[in-house]
Amino acid sequence: MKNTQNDATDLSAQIASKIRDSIVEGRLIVNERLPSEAELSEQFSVSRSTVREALKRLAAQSLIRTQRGAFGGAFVNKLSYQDAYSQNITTSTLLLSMNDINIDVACEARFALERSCVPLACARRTEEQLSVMRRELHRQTSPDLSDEEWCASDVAFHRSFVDCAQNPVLSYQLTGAVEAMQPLMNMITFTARSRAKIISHHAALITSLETQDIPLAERTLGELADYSMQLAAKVLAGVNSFLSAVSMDCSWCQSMAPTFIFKVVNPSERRLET
Amino acid sequence: MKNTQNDATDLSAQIASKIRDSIVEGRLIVNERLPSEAELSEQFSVSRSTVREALKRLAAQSLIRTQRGAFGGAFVNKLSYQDAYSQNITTSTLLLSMNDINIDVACEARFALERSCVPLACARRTEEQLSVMRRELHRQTSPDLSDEEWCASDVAFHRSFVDCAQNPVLSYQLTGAVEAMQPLMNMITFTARSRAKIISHHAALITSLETQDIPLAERTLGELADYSMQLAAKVLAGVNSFLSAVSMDCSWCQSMAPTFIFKVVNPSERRLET
DNA sequence: GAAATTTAAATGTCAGACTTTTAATTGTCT
DNA sequence: AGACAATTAAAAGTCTGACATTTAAATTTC
Repeated sequence: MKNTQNDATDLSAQIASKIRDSIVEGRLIVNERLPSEAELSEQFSVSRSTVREALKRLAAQSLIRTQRGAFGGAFVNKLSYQDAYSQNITTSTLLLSMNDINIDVACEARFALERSCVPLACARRTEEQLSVMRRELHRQTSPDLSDEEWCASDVAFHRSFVDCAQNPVLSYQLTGAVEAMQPLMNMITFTARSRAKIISHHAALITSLETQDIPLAERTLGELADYSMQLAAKVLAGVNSFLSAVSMDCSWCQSMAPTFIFKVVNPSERRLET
Repeated sequence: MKNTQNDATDLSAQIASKIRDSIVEGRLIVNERLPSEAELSEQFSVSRSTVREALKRLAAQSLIRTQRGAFGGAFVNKLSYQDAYSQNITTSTLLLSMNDINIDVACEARFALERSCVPLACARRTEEQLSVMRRELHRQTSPDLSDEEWCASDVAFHRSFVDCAQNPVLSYQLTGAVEAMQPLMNMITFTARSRAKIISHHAALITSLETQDIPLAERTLGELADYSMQLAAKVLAGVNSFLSAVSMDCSWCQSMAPTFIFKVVNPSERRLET
């Protein structure tokens, strides 16, 4: 478990890798202060800029935090659940959006994972969490909810379901799966009819928690998965017929299709926001 | 979903955040080239060093890759499963080791997650995967396996089990959970007797896959979880009595205990490897 | 036409200066 | 003595400009 990065990379990556190993393997412990940038640049015999680039790499992974001023410096950061969540979500989202994952595979994974907390959730759900879920369910019945709002509520509902298991590690692992799914769900649940159907499943899910009915919960999740895949198949069929109808000599369109077909924007808008 | 980082942070973090948003939201697509460092420093009105620090942050998250030379530059990176795996593992491992997670919570989460792939694994397991699992099981019976080797084999076994579900998204999400557990398992499964017991559960798991016996698989995973927790409780009891016996005025020892009690090294060894 | 050379555009690295922040220290007043 | 203000020093943050290295395209040479 040494030297995560090989040589042949640039110095800042090598240095970052060494320090990272020191943290992961416990030679540097939480809240311990690293040597100052000047000292590190001496230790590693590189310039201060190179050290700084290495430290920025670590900061990007929330492995260290920095503090300015006297008695400041770089400190080993205690990775919070919040940091871990957002890293997990970013990674999962990009993994799904960049690897043109089959939507069925994604749905299958999502509901399989959610299924894993059914027994715990049924056993431990609190009244508070149930009321969160009821509130989201009620929001979802509002017909003037935008697609984005509807999906955000869907995510909140499922996160709350996961949280019912009262296991933070489980919640952490599932957060990525649930959140990363949002853009996909966004694509497939945009008709009133599909919303209504999903809402009825959500209601059943709440009931199963209330009555601690494990089989009902598992069955409902399975139905939700199946229905999601049906919707996806229907949408994809529409997309494919659209794609075969339009000219496909635009390489950008090709690379975006079919996953992001609904996100296509005017190419002139594709620039960095400064 | 804008401006992941607020102001009040340094420029390189702000710039990294803007570019990251552009990638996540699809304004920059895979393999697209970013402007050169010089151009970016003009666009954002900062120096080249600041831009470079921002780019290093993104590189640390595998969001971009850089290439030297003419027609080189920074390119939006297609996040591979491999990259996503290792990021997930690093994050999960640190989360567990830094937040003195209750070991029961961790075990519970791990086996709940593995349980989620039981139906799929039973339905789809291939002969190839079964033979991997049998091979690892056989390795585990060798009494001269070191603790590290034994745990590595344990991880390989469980990863293979997860892979039986033939769902890459599921495998990705579970990788973190299984791998991050390794140090914990390392702490608790070091006697011959506990190894033997775990081996028998592993054998049952293989049988359940061979015969596609879902209830047996679920039951076995539950027993494995229970047994892990029993072992952990026994070990922790020993650790606690040890801790109460030694002087606790060393803040470093306190911060390491009890999770890393087996990792305690001579303080003189706690330095960066240069 | 193929091989060798040149060239230009990038990133990678370095050195040094200056700015800003921050906490400890020191000094002053009541 | 204690509270408040000014000083100071250490450290990260930023900028500038230079040079090294890499790389692919363009050019030259044979």
